[in-house]
Amino acid sequence: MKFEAVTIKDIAKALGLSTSTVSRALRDSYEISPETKKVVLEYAEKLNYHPNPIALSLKERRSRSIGVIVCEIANSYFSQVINGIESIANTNGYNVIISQSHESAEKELVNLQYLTSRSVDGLIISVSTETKDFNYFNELHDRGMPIVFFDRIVDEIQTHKVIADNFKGAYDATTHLINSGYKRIATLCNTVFLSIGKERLAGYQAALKDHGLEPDESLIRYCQHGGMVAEEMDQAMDELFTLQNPPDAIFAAADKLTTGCLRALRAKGLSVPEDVGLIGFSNSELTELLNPSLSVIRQPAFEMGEVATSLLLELIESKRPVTDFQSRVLTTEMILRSSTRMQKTHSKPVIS
Amino acid sequence: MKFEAVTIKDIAKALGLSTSTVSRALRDSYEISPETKKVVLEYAEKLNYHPNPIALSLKERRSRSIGVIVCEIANSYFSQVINGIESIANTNGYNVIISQSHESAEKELVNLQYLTSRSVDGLIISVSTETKDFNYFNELHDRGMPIVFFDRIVDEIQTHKVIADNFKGAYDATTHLINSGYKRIATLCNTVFLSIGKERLAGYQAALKDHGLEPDESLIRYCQHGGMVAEEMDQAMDELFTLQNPPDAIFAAADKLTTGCLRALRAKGLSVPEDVGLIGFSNSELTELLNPSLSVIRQPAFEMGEVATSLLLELIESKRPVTDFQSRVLTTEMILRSSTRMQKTHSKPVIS
DNA sequence: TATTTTTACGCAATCGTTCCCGGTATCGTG
DNA sequence: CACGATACCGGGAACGATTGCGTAAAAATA
Repeated sequence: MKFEAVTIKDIAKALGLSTSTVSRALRDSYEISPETKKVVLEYAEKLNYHPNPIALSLKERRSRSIGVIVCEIANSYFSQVINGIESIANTNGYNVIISQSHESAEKELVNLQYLTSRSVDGLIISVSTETKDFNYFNELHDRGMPIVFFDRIVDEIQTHKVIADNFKGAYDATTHLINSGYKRIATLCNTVFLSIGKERLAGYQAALKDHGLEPDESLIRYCQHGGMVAEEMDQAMDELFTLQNPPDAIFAAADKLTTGCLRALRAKGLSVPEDVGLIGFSNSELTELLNPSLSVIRQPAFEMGEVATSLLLELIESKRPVTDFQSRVLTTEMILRSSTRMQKTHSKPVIS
Repeated sequence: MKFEAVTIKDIAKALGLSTSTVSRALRDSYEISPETKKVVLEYAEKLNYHPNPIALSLKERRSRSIGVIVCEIANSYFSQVINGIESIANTNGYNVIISQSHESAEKELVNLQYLTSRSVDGLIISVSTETKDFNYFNELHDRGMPIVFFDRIVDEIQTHKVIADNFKGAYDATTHLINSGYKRIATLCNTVFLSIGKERLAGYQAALKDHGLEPDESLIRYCQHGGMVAEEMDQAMDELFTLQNPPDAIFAAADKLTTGCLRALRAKGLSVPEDVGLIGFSNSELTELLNPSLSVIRQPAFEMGEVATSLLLELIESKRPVTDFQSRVLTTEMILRSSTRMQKTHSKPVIS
């Protein structure tokens, strides 16, 4: 099956004009007489003519499309970011090609090569948790491909970056747990090879320190796959709760870790917030409806998408090489609900 | 900034060959000597040459990209479908351009025009709840654009369609509520202008009839916006629970309606499943963790995406016009949890 | 009337690739 | 030795659109 669109040549032939004249008429050039313009415009309108974007891309050496790589769109945070990206991109005549790494460095590289071979004009990337080798990003960037990192950024590459205030978010969450009366606060976090892992861990540690709590390495559990693999989380939770001195609260440093943590706690028969307090990063709309309703740190995801895209379009449309790169940090929001509401009496209530 | 890729012309010039020879060498033509091939291939490899897909698209009059229109990717069901679409598309060398209608017919049309003007080779569409006018779809389809509808299909257009067994899903859910002892079963459903609305409503009604329950129009509430607008849902729930004879169970016919319904019930202080039983269509991963854990009808979303894409690629790559269109119906899965577990004693327990 | 200026349009190159024609060697065969 | 076959490679058109340049006719000027 072929979907044949009407071309400038069709119009030219039908009207007995040259393609140049038609092209100029459509672009309202001063070199074309008003009568000719009128005829061409009306005929084009009648045939529902639209310039072939592929031909334009070839001529102008730009595709007017941007590539996005995230670990997965099913994650609320990323789908919200993508909404922000689309809103800015579409109003500027760009389209968005989304691809998912599913936290695999290998798939990320494939997607990266695929997107660049499809000649996108720029990239918006949140790296996978596995990614340790930034050579390809670097090479691409050096060759002039505009790139903006967000969320999981890479320090080694000098370009625009957009992140939430991960340190503050983690610091606030941990402080809230402390203020609620919890004493042994554990954290489930991403690998420190990931920027968000590092920053959120630092916020957690700083909060403990500032409030006079002893840091305890055994209370820090890393999830290499960021919660994508259930076994990994279960193991981390098992380790935590077979300690002689198990935690009485958990700060989960990422969306999937937060809900995964709740899942594990329920599987263990531990009740929240009585046995264990729980707070974590999450952008899910459903956290309010969970059992118990979750206290969360929420990132301004939509806005992050908007900012990242604006910065990328600046990069793309800049006439001369940009050397002055920005790192935008947007503030997180803490929403307090039942999962951190410690009871005075530490009795074990009935699990509903 | 410009990202300059190496072209066939660069290779030809560097090697003192013509572009035709280089092109043929790269495509392993029999007309080229093994030595020349070797030289060209090695040089191309060294320079990391990749054929310009835009030039190819222009030449071959196909973009090797497919457009997807859904109401929103933040919806678990759709993000899972998209995963299915991507898996098939990518392995076949197609890329996927996703756009969201946000349940607006106007935005849907804009996206449609945008995607076709970007010359996608085909479209996978789940129509918005607002869409009443199918002229543009029809016109596109008549002009030879391959289209596959899924989930929310349109009867007026003869093409491949992929849906879940909505009737059976709704029938099973309603039957389960009846078997659990609920007597006055209400439904929150989409507009019947939507195929899923019609089919699921029919399943609900058939189940009532088959089990000897009187149909009651006042127990059927339509949400025009499919749960996107909170006020609409709240109003529907208000109407339901100000009835002299309010419902004791609800079947929610869509993802957002199901969680929205739970939200509204909790706001009203009604406990589930004691005061009101609840089951609904949902593909969210979190329904198990909700308060209470939700009984749901789950659609094989990933598989639906796969099937839709396979059918679309068939359409695209078919040499001659296809007239034999398929409608694939995949079975739903019912997952029973606490929200439909009616207590023997109808006492009001403490809300946790 | 002769010349210059303006108006309005066409020709052809270009983007990167493929492919239909050619063409020129080299070899084998009669 | 002559001719055809084969192997190997280049020229150029095409895909759809833009654009610099050339130029005819018409209008304005001398």
